[in-house]
Amino acid sequence: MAEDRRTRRTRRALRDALVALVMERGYAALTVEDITERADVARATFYSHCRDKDALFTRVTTDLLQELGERLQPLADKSDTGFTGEPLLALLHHAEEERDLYRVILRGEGDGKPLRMFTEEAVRRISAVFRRRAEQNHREPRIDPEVIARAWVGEHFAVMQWWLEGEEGRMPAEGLAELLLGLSRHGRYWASGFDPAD
Amino acid sequence: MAEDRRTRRTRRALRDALVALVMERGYAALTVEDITERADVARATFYSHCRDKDALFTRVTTDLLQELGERLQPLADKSDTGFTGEPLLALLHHAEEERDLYRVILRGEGDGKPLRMFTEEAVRRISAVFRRRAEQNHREPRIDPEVIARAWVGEHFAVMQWWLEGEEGRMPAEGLAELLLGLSRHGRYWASGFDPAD
DNA sequence: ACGTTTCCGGACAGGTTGTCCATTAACGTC
DNA sequence: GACGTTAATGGACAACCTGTCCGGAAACGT
Repeated sequence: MAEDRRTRRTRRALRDALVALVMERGYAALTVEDITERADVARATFYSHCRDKDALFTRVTTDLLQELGERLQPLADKSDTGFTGEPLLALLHHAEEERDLYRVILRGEGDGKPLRMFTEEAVRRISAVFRRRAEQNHREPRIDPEVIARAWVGEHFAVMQWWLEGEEGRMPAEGLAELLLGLSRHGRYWASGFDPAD
Repeated sequence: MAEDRRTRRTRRALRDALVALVMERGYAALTVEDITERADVARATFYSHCRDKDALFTRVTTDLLQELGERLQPLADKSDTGFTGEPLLALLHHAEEERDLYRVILRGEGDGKPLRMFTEEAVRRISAVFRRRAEQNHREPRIDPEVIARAWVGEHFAVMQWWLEGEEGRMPAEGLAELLLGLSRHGRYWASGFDPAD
């Protein structure tokens, strides 16, 4: 009684149509009719599923975020490394699988809410990691963990976006993970190959 | 003959109205009439200045970007530090003065184009710095300068956004510049106060 | 004071939104 | 396999927003 096959089908179709069309024409240019047409669904049906375009995008994003969360859960449980190493790799693999959707979100399409949802969730997780670690080591953070987390997320999302917008398969997820880890650990002067002195 | 006072006045009014209204209700919710009403301008007048809402926002952003460029120019000429130190501080001060507009842009409001314009311009400047420095030092960058630049911009914009969204005057621009410099130079493990070992 | 440019306000067609409803088709269940 | 329930359909609706046009009024620079 909870899951009607028809419901799943149209939800799926709407999701796919949305992603495909945003990739083609950009979110702002889309009409509800464009979406329903591509999805082969009546316009009235759309409104029985979502209040509007934004609501659809939000729902799609929520689903994606939850799926990601389910993958991260077991990793977070068994390790204390937070978001480096395995969890980071899991994120990158997920992004690889849902490439277009991640692209669309990272571009800030929609009213920006999808990206904000992703960002806030990431900041929550990452700042928790930095906080927990500081406690374990009994050291005072030089900088507020939330700020560090926002820096982390900003940097990682920017690089991920560059990665996803580039040629597919140009760089394996493992390579990118290493790159990001190096950046995080040693800073950007290290990355560029010259001295922190100046 | 190039500058009619009326033109300047309405352009200004439209700009202010746009920024104020986006802060209040968000870009997507705005009508052209909302803007003209707030600006005390006839709707027809709006269209004699801009094609549409997006065009107005784009123009406002372009102006801001140019103003910033003019401030950065003399600094870039006299120093070789690229975007750290004085230029970074100039950016932060500019953001402080045009606080709401920067906020609106960094949030990714509009169709995301304003933020993209800002980002791309920043990436151009920063990657040039990293490239130039690598040449001077005759060292091979460990990571592609463009990627480093994107990381730089992602991190800095994220932290700037946090800064601008927070209580005004909570942290002086100088303090933020130091924070960002530390993050750039030493990485985030340094910032959080524990060992790069893991 | 004069010719020019901008602003005004009102009107226009065209497109989009969100809602409604009666009808048809697909579904899960027994 | 038949039955009651639930979802999808197509069409119609008012409300709104968009972008464009115009003649007349007002402000501008010289």
